[in-house]
Amino acid sequence: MAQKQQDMNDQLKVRREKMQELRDKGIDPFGHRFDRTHLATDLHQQYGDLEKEDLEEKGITATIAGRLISKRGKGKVGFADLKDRSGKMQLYVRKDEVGEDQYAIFKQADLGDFIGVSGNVMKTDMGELTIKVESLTFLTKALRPLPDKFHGLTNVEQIYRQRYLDLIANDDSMDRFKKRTKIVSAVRHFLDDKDYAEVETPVLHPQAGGANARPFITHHNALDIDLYLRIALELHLKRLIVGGMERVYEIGRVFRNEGIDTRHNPEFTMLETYTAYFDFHDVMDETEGIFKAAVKAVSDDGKITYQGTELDLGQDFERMHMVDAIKKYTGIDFWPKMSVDEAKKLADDNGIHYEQWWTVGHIINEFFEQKVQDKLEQPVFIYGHPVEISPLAKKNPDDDRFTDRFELYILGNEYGNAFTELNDPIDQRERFEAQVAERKAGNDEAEGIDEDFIEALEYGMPPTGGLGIGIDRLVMLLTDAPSIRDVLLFPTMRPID
RNA sequence: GAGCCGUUAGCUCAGCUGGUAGAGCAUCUGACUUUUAAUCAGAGGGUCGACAGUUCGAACCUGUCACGGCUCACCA
Repeated sequence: MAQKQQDMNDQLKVRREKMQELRDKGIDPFGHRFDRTHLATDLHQQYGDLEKEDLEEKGITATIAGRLISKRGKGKVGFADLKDRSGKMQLYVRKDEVGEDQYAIFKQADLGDFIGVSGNVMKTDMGELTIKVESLTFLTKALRPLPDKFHGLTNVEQIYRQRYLDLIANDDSMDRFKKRTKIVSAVRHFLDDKDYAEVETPVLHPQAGGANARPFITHHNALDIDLYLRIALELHLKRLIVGGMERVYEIGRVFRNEGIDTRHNPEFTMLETYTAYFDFHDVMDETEGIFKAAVKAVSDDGKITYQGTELDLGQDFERMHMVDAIKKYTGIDFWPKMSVDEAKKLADDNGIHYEQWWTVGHIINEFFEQKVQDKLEQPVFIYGHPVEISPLAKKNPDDDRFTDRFELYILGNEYGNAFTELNDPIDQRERFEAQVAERKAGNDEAEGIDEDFIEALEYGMPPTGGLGIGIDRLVMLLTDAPSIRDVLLFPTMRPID
């Protein structure tokens, strides 16, 4: 504590002194409940268009509260801006109006303090809607100064670590997070309207499955077992389809123990939906509906700009088989059946790197990722992924090398992953076993066998279409955010000590 | 994990070839009764990310470390 005192700079000292002065005057520097009649935006909407004289005649009074974000003193009169969750309102404080004591409190107030005011709604000579303060209530003292009122907060590290400062100082950041809320809400409404049930399934799993990813491991003391933080929602939601819920979705946090960069955070939010009696074509329609509903939350005409590229999410999304896409962009045709050696030769000839344990499907996928993916700009559904990389998808009935699976690509990035779900428990067991074999062959992100899930399938899961969408990346796209950290209120950071 | 860049006052940033630290906002004192990044006059405020080294002398040069950013690799 003594150490802390020494560390205090002039700003912190002055504000603590002012806090004590308030106490000496009998004012609680960390005040109490306060009734407002309006938000700042209410006043602008209701009275912003009225003329100065009309307002005067009407004699409207209002009570608002918020954080003091700027102050312009002029001797016995002062102006200030108060900010609440809706926006800003200018205050006009006159000594002859509020009296000696309250004017002193106003003069002493620092940027960052919270106050409540009552007074007449008026317009200044400059035409700005303003509250002419009649009484002022001190609500909360800020003991630390706010970031620069003009430049805002630009220190990226501080923006992420102290998001509250970013939200106070940078309006566009606040707007982006409000948009995130609207987008998620729009997605919920879309699904709720189609009679989907929103559910919550366990985050702690005895075994991590439903995706290829390294999990976080934790320990339960009472049971004395290791548990994994979920890497996907998939396997529990499908159990609910077995249970007869028919249409379910979950918007939930998943955790993957992998690197951090502009597109990856160790914890992120996934939407997964499962619909009984759908196949992947129906899920494409559903996905398109979700995207169009989400875009509507931020753009009226379905057009957005992401990092300089214009995108039209209002149009019909293109649909293309993965093998056709490879053919279109490279001229190489993977439709004819070929041996692993033939595929590897094609890879060698085209500078495609592969692991020894790979089979034809892995190589096809690699061709797509290396040669095609980056070229996809406008929204396109790529479908028909090889069975080797799709352990949970149903095989295509006409060609069992491929699955009834699709991914949605926009600007070279994947925004959704979906398939006709595998509901054959015997096939499912074989796919899990193939994954176990992959793990032994060197893929340390392959899944294990989830016996409990297979048992559920044995009771019968109706034909089902499933979908996964990374909500954070969707929000990035729709808010033109270059980094996933810009759409996460509190991104994962290394602790400082 | 690799490469590049950054870290200076509460915030935003300057700081030349190495000579001992500056501005704007914020803060303090004073003036000012319709201001708009209010203005004017004055004042205070720094472990230059940390540690070590080179040097008569280091914010600046060298090394190590910490934290962050970008790119690549890995990864949905």
